[in-house]
Amino acid sequence: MANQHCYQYPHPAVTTDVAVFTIRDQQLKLLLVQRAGEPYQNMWALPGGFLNIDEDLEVCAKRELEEETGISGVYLEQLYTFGAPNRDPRERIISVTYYALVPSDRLQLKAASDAADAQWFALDQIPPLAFDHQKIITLAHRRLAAKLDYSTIAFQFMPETFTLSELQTVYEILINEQLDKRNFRKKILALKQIEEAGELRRTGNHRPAQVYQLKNPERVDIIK
Amino acid sequence: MANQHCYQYPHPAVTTDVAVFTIRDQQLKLLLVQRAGEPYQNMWALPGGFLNIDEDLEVCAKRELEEETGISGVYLEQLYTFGAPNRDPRERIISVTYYALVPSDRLQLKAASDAADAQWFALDQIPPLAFDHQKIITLAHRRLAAKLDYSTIAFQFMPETFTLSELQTVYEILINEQLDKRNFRKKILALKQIEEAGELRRTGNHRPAQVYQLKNPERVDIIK
DNA sequence: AAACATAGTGTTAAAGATACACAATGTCAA
DNA sequence: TTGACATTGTGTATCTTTAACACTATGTTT
Repeated sequence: MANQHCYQYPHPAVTTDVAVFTIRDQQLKLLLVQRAGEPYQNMWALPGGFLNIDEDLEVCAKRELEEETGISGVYLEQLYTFGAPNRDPRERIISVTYYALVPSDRLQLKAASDAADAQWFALDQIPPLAFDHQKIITLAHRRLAAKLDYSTIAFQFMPETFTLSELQTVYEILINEQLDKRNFRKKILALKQIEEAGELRRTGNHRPAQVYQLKNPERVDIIK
Repeated sequence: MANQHCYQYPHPAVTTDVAVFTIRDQQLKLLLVQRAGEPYQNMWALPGGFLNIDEDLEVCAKRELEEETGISGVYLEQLYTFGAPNRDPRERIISVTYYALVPSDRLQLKAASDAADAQWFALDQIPPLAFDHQKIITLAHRRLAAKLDYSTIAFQFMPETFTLSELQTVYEILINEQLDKRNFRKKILALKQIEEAGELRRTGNHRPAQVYQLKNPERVDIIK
């Protein structure tokens, strides 16, 4: 194929990359894909790829995520734009990065054409990564941790319905410490973000729990 | 000049734009430049311009700011990356935006080659702007307001030395409400970010004030 | 029907935030 | 030189928010 796209001045390429988090096996996990082609062939990397010339940035991030991992319909937020001059050996590449949160009941993956494989990794077991992707992950994790304190972002890890105990477990995994049950429930209910779904969840030989759901499933609010 | 930079796939152009804030005349003000060329000739816009192919993003933002307004050495932070497909009539342009804070004693401007003119505008008197720059300003202002609550970013508006009353006035302008003097001083001193400079400032017919300075002038800390 | 296991609930103490008023000190003018 | 002036600098009491803490309720299983 000829180099038929010409400009008066040199242009960088633009990509999007996405750090997708979920909670699985009682751990915070991150989604990585194994690179099918050069450079960094066979190494693990964040899902992502080149921006189409008429495509919105966020649309690009969602498309690449879907193509490479089969995941769609997630909560997505722009993280940071990386553009160090030599971050890619092929040419100058600006990467607009996003982070995404997936509920734990929707993490079925497909190994798709662009990626030889896709897999969830615990955050303390990330393999060596292509490009500057480790830096992206570190930043994404820091941002997620910060947002827990002052937004309702953690709800984005929850399936459509859930119990307060399940929600508490998610928070405990995210902040890595035990919480008091009564205080937790008080604080969560005071947010007025969830409502009773009307059913009970019965699991095991004990009292069933009230099931809740988000009032605004798409929305992440700033609190306090 | 020929179109001598060719690629296999179409590439967007990349620019940086900067929203520079300062406090002047007891108001929060924003720096705008009048566009010298097309498109949007003579309209007001944020200072900014095209990324050189081997230039770091932040370096580009600082360079354009210096070239167009003469301002340098400011606190600069990445804000967001805008990339809607038709935000520029010439070609596809991705803009990596920053916001910057300038101390009120360093706001001498120069009208430079790239910009016919540069001027400070009160936030409620922003003229119609080129491109999607109004959106950028709105976002930058929101981010600044949010950061006041949980960081020491407001110190970046202060000159090298200042009194506690001067600092309080800056905070009052930024959050647009009066603060209690004793509580304000308690809270600020508890941050352990400033120290006595050892001199007194004498202005007017009244008791002189202790002069303070930042312990780490470059640093912005997250608090609480 | 008794043992089990998790759900669900209130109160007290500690810490942090807010409200509030007057003495101290240098300048200026009479 | 003295008194009026204008802003600096300081402490305490109250309210609000957060943190600590233990037992009863309810369905399941044996």
